[in-house]
Amino acid sequence: MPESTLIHLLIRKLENFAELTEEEKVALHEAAGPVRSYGSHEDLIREGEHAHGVSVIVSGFACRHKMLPDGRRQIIGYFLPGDMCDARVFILKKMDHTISTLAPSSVTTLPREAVLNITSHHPRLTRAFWWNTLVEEAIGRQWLVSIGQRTALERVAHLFCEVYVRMQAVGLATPEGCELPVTQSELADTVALSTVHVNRTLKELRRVGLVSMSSKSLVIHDLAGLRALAMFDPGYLHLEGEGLIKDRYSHGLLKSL
Amino acid sequence: MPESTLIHLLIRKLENFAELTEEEKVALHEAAGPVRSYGSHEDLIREGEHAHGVSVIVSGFACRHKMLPDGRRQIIGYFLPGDMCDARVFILKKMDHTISTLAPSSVTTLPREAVLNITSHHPRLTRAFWWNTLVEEAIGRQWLVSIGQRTALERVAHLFCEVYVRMQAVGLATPEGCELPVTQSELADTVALSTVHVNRTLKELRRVGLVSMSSKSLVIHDLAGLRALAMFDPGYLHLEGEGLIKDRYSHGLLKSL
DNA sequence: CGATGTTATTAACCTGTGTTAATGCTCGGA
DNA sequence: TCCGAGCATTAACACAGGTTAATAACATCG
Repeated sequence: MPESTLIHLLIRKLENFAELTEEEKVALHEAAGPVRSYGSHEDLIREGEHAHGVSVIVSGFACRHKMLPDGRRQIIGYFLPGDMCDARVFILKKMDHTISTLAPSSVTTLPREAVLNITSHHPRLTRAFWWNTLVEEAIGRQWLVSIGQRTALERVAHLFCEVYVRMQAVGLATPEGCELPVTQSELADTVALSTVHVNRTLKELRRVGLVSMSSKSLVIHDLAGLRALAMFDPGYLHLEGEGLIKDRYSHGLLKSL
Repeated sequence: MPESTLIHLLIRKLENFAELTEEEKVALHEAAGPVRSYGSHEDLIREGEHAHGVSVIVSGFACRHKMLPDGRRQIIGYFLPGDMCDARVFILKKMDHTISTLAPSSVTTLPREAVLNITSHHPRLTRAFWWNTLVEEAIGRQWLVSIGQRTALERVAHLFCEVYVRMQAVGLATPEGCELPVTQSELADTVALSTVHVNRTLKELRRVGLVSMSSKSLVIHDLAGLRALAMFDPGYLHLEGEGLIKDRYSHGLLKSL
């Protein structure tokens, strides 16, 4: 299996849960449809529509977001390269939120039939999909806590920690930092602050020597300090290979669910 | 099948997704373990622990919540009578949040084996479980939008609309209102406001004649007005029986996942 | 039925973040 | 090379909501 293919990063991410066999990797590769390229602020799928497959971000950056009738917007999740959006889409009639790119992105789609095929023939892969879903939910809960309880500074710091660790998990981070192709106003919609206050907050993070953002990327100067400020505990990302432990509990459930 | 048994309300709720056969209902009833009674602020399961089954709230009121190291707390979800907490618990090693009662509650547990049995023999029931999970997630996304973008007044109003509709879905609401056995300080931790400001906000909602809270219950004076103020659109609760439509898409996936 | 703790209410004051608006950057396109 | 449009940055000011603290209303329980 070549080291760099379309869904190389997805595989890399899933392997944070459990190692995949050659056969499973092949199955994933075969599932991938053609790649589509999107520009910088295009919708992959809109609120109210019905999804027809599972999209995988090959490269770029995307998000889920919801808008209130009067235009206020909240970004409720980021999609990094290797992320899937999303496996549960088959059951509910309509999307209750919109998914859009935040940067030029390549996206491949695992068609519905391919996903069905994988989930009926590859229980371990299925379990990895499920794990991925659960991690996504855990991230959502963290965002709720952040927005509800953390100060502006902590909130931005926490988001940066999360993005950095998630980028690491797919090998897209260096010790110095990682890409974060997002404008300040998009950051504002993410952490529920005004654009102006995001700017002030970034300035402060720079001043105290923790992180800085330049030309759409994150430069980490003091990861330990950033973590401490954010009270960041990466446990919720479940990145320490729980596959083996899981096996004992989930085999039957996953096969049948 | 008797009209009022332990998991009567769970069944009632699941039937918002699709009607269940007599056989499926029996299977659910047989799955239910003994009832446990909890007092008012007891933990059902704590962050870091591993869950051993699916708990169903028979009566009472509970919540998921997370605490920051310094004591700030965010409630990230409510469990009403009939709610399950929660079906996905089998896969991840540890809970990333705590579940506690907010009022005296009776809780029954579907043991792991019983859930496995149901999910392997009753695909439609399985699908209903899944639907339930997806609705829970959609609720989480709404809370994120609320806390991120809505004002205090809108936030509280939106929460009240949601609770009222969810209580209706299990037959626990009257045209006048429903129970909401939660203190103002717990409300504060829910909507991410201070206790004092929750009090101010309730006063204002009372003053304009929309809702009032007295002795742990919600008295709705003007539902239309409340909805309008909150910009509440119940669509995300997916309560209009999507079962039939779903069947076409999800059968294979659900059987195998 | 009073003692005690919890919850609700209110007032006065404070602050973190929002708003508005002006200025300056940066980068892709003609 | 210059233009234009979106971004970033900053300052001045406004306000929603937080904090503190005091009191009042309820429960619960001997």
